[in-house]
Amino acid sequence: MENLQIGGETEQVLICKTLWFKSAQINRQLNNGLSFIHGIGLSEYMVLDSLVTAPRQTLSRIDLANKIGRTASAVTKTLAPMEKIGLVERETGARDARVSLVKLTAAGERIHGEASDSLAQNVQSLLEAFSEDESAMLLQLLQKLPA
Amino acid sequence: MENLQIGGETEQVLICKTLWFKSAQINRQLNNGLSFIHGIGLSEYMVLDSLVTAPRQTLSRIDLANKIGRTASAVTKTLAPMEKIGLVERETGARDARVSLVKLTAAGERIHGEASDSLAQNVQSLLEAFSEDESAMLLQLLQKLPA
DNA sequence: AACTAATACTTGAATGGTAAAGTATAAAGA
DNA sequence: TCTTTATACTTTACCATTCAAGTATTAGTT
Repeated sequence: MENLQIGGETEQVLICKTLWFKSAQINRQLNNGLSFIHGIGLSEYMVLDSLVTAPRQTLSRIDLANKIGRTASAVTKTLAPMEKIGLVERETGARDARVSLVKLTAAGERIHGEASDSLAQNVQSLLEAFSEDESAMLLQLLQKLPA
Repeated sequence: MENLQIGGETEQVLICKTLWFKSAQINRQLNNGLSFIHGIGLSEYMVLDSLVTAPRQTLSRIDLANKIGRTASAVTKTLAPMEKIGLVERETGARDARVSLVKLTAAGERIHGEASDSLAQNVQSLLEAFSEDESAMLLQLLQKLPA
């Protein structure tokens, strides 16, 4: 009983340690793959990815921050070089002068498409040891983690 | 069939996106918990944690890097302030003049003990939605991820 | 013994993230 | 209407990490 709880605790701590370890490895690998070929990192990809499916391919910076799970500050800094190279453009919000909207450009959409392909390839080779069932289970469990 | 493969790919990509999203949240939360109370971050904790269980509580920097899944460069930089505040100490390797060993100090061991307690607590509240079975399954799947 | 190659770091420049404080605008309550 | 409070950013200073290049030392080959 005591054993169970202690076992449970340490197992949960182990989950976090493993998460910390593995996510860094995987991020690094995917990042390298993306930046080498397409000149964007994972976070820039995630920004594009959020915009593609957004209505009018436009989001406020706050919405974007929530979508990618980073702070508004991070969004500001990630977006700056992306504007400069024309992957997204700024569009001031009509109704609310506080919000500045981020809109996907044609160039951004193209890069997103290309990057998606090579990302899918990299991911597939990364996760080739996983069966369909395991993938499904892992995804489900990851999604259950607290935001 | 085609559907299966495409479904598989996008599911795997979704795994990576979710991993990217959630691991950042969890890292941030655990980091805040640790640094607020104990003045160390997750990576410093992981260094201490690797040393506690090491023979003679001593490791080379390369071994340490492998244990925590970071580059040698990261280890060098993480260790510098830890030496300064006396959590670890440097010990030049006898047989091989290239290696510089890292040894846990008494202070380091104490901090590790205290930090382990509050970490366990934070982790538990973070993962309270997970059953024993789910935790076990998640851990197993995470460990299967490529290093 | 002398090269060559590999290993164990360290350093420097850059990236990507945070938290905290600041600014401007909007919304809500007296 | 005025004041307060909340929201949407931006900026600053910092931390964690990477890659690439540099140094020192050891191991392997001729």
